[in-house]
Amino acid sequence: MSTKNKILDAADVLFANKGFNGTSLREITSQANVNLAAVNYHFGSKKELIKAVMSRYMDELSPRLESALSLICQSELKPTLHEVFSAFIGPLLYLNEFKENGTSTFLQLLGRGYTDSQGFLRWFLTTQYPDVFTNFTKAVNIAYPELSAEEIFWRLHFTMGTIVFTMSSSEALIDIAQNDFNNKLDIAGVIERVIPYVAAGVAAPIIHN
Amino acid sequence: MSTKNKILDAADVLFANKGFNGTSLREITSQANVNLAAVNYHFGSKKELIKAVMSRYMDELSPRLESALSLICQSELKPTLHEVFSAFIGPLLYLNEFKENGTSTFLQLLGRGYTDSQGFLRWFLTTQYPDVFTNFTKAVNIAYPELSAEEIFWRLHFTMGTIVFTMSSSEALIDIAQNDFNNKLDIAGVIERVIPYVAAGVAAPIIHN
DNA sequence: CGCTATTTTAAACGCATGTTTAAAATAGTC
DNA sequence: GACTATTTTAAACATGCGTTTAAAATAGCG
Repeated sequence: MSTKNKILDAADVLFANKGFNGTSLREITSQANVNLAAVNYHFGSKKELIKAVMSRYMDELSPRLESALSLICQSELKPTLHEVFSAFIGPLLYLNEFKENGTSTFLQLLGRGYTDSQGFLRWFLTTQYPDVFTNFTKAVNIAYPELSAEEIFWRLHFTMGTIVFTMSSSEALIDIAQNDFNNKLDIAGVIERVIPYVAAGVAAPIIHN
Repeated sequence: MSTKNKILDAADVLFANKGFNGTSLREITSQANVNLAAVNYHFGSKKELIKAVMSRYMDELSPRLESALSLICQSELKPTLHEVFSAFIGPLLYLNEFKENGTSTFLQLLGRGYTDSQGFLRWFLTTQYPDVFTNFTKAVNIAYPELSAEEIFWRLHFTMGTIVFTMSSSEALIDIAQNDFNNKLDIAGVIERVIPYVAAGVAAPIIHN
C-alpha cells in the first residue's frame, strides 16, 4: 500500500476518535508506520490532510446521495419525509463496503468537523459539495410543502445536529446501551432508530404565535 | 471583581467559542487582564478550571430543572411531551439573568464538552448531576409510557444531540437565517423552534421489525 | 507600625506540536 | 549501468503549551 494511503487510513480513524486538534501528526505517522515528514511531503500540511481525509468519503457519498435524492424528487407520487430520510441509508451504509467501519467513521468525522477547528470544515463541505444541501432541501420541500423555507432551514440543521452528534458519540452510546439493555446493536441499528426520530421532528406541526 | 471571577468570565466565553482544547491559558489570562500563573494558583490546573466553569452554570440550572421536572411528574393530569420539554425553557433562559448570554454560552459549552477532551465532561456531569437525567427520563416515561426504557434512552440522546449541537453553532446559524430570511431572531427564538422538533421526535411512533 | 498570610508577578522549565532541512535511499528511464 | 527524479529518512527548528518556581507586592491583623 502506498504511503499516502497508509497515512489516510491511520488519520481517519484517529481523527474520528480523538478529533482533529486532538490528533498529532506523530500519532498518525507512527500508527501508519511511516516517517513523520511524509505528511508534509505528500499533503503539504495537516489542514490539507484533513481535507483529503474528508474528500475520500465525500467523493464516494456525494454522487450516490444526489442520485438517490433526485430519484425521489422526480417520482410521480409525493414522497413522505420518512422516505426522504431513508434515501440517506443506502449511500451512508455503502461507505462500509468502501472501507471497514466507513459509515460510522465518516459520521464521526462530520461531527468533529462541525465543532473542531472553528468550523473551517463546514465551509469546506458547503463550498465543495453544495448540491447535497440543495437537493436535500428540495426533497423536503416536495414532501412537506407547507413548511416555509425558514422552517426547513432550521429543521434541517436540527437534523444535521441530531445525526452528526449521535454518530460522533455512537460508540460510547452503543456500549452503554448493550450493557444496560442486553441488546446487540451496530451502526445500522442506530441509523434505523434515528430515522423515525428526525423524520417526526421535521414533520412536526407548525406552531403559530 | 476578584481575580477568580475575572478568569471564569474570560474562560467561559473563550471555551464556548473555541473549545476547551482550542483555548490556551494564555488567551484566558490575557483576556482577563490577569497573570498567567493565576489560573494554576486559584484553580490548580486547566482541567479544574473547566469543571469550575461548568459548575457555575450547573449549580444555577440543576435545582431549577429538578423542581420544574418534578412538578410535572407530580401533576394530577398526564403531561404531554411538549410540556416536558417546555419545562427546560424557564431554567435555561434564567441563565441569561444570571449572566449575559448565559443561555447560549452554557449550551455551547455543553456541546464542546461532549466532543472535546474524550468525554471527560460527560463523566463529570453524569456523576455530579445524575438527578437531572433520571428526572428527565421519569417525566418522559409518564408522558409516553408505551416507550421502552431502551427507546427512551436513544431518543433522549438524540434530543441531547439536537439541542447541544444546534446551540454550539447557534450564532453562525442565527447569522445565516437573518441574512436569508430577514427575520430577527435570538437564542430564545431558536429554543422555541427546537422544542416542537424534539418533542415530535421523541413522540415518534414505534417501528416494529 | 510590624509581622504574617495571601496574592500577584516575571521568568523559566520541560514537553509536544507542525514544519523544514538536507542527506540518504529508492525508482524510473534512456 | 549511469543519470535523474522521486521518495524516505533522521535531525533540527521555532513555537506554543501547561505548569512550577521564587521573589515581589499587597492585605489582614494584633
